[in-house]
Amino acid sequence: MLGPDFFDRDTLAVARAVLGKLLVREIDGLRVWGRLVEVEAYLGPDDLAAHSAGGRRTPRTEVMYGPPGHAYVYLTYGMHHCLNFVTRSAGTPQAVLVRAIEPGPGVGRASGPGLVCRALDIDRRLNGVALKPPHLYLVDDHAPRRRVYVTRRIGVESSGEWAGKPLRFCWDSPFLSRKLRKAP
DNA sequence: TTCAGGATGTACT
DNA sequence: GTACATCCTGAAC
Repeated sequence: MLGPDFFDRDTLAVARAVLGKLLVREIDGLRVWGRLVEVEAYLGPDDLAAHSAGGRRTPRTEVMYGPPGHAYVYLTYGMHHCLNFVTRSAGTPQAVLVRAIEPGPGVGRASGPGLVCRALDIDRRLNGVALKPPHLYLVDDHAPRRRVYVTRRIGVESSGEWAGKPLRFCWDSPFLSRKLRKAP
């Protein structure tokens, strides 16, 4: 299992390193999982696309200011939950957003942050929980590594120069939320 | 107290 | 490609 130390470092390094790891969710003792294939880094307080942009600190963003290795779960568009892993030491509000997983047995399609949460029954009850059993945690099953593709983030068009920064990390997979545009 | 808008997904043309 | 469901959050008032 990946412990707090894994998340207590540069957010870009964490974003790359979580690719291919298993995201495990336990619901009443039932264990389901998926393999992480698409994530984005949010580098507050400098990052204008982050909820913690400009050092914004509110009840919602509070978890990101806390210690690493915790879940930050929020609701967007009034209906979709999104899951993040809090990175960096307490006081530095950065996180990695989970955008897609390759679903394990019995898990529905999970291509897109809202679908990941729907497929694994993740909602704001899990906001702030530590990434360890018995609710939600990451496991390294030493899957064969794949090449990492880096692109701009999705859905942050209105964030000035931060909109175009290469902060989305993917493994090539049929389960990405958007197809990769590979160079010819 | 009010109100604009959002780290989205689905259906439909 | 565009429409829209649906409601919390944050900031202004």
